Amino acid sequence: MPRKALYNVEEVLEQAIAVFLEHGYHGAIMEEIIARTDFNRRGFYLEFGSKQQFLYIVLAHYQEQHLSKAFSHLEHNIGMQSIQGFFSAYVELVKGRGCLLINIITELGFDDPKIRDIGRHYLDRLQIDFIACLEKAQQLGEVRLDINIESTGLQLCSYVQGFAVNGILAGDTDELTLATRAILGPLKPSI
Amino acid sequence: MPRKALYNVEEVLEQAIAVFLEHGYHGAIMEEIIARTDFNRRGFYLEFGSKQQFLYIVLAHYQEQHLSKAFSHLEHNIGMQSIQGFFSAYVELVKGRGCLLINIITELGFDDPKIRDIGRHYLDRLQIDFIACLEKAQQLGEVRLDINIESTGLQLCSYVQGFAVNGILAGDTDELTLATRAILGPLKPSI
DNA sequence: AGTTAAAAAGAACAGCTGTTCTTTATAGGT
DNA sequence: ACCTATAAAGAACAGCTGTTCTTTTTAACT
Repeated sequence: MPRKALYNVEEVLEQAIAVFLEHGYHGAIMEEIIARTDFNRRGFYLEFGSKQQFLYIVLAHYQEQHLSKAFSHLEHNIGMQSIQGFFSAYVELVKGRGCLLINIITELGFDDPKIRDIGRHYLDRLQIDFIACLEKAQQLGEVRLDINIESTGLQLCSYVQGFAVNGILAGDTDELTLATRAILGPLKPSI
Repeated sequence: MPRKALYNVEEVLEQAIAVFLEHGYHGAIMEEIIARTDFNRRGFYLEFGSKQQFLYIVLAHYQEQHLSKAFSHLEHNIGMQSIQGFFSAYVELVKGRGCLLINIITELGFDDPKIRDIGRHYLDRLQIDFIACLEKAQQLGEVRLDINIESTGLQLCSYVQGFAVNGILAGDTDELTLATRAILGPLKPSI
């Protein structure tokens, strides 16, 4: 009996990521979101409830579909190669765009405790994963023995944030790729 | 003849920094800005023109009055101590608040070329200053000779961005201070 | 003390934003 | 072929936001 929906939730969420990346949360207006997602207004509110709830769903989708592709390198831990894989995937993700999660944290983190929680979990996971990879890499002799694993994990974590900001400023040059080499190079053993 | 103004532009700008830090640019509404700055509406628009122009002025003030206090450590270059001075000043600035400049870049960087320019200049300056301090520190024997100055400068630059994000998430714990030690420690010579 | 130019207070306004409601079209079951 | 339940399209709306206008107050000069 019912008519079949024409919209595809996956595609809607993908488009929404682009809109929120360009204008932020408050800067993105429903008019543009609805137009660019090829959705219709009523369907939108039946499906998602409100702009704020929609943001949470888009953010979850961004973590599952985009960030997790970078994370999977780390979590499928084979040492230094995993860290390199993470950075090249992350650079590809944020190049000329920035990171949606970081942008939303800096815009709404103060006001929205839920966003703050998401941010904290994200950073914790990142640091834990880096540490595991560094331990493995050290066992494999891919990393100097005299570095402190915990400190280095924290450092790598900071780089990720630096890249998220630089992704917006740098356009799509190779700056970030060069920076990755500058960062990971010094970890290697002397010879 | 004229009545003397009661408001103090300095104080207005200070309060505005707080409001923009809490809610971002689009999230901050004129109603709250005017109420919390003890300003009056008409005076506000005569003095600043519009919300957007006001943002630029607040941002300039933030750079001159707050960020530059941290930068002055670097630019009054006496080696490693300057870098440490910078980080402790910066941590104090962003602890529990984040960095206004970084927040505005992530919120508006894509849409507003002027903000993007300000961001690029800021990062360039930061990197150049770090490099100068590292060179000096190396001359003074405060830093290992086998580190690459340019890479390390870039790394320190990334930490700063990491701190800006963490400042929002970490509340006002000592996390950032501990992280600074973890980062600067490994630069020291072995003995 | 009177005058006056500018400041303070806040009412008013136009346009925008998130949300809801109404109407029209259409795919699927009978 | 005819219902019918739901999707699509977009008009409508209430409340908010940035900005301007009007009125009232007040400090300084004559």
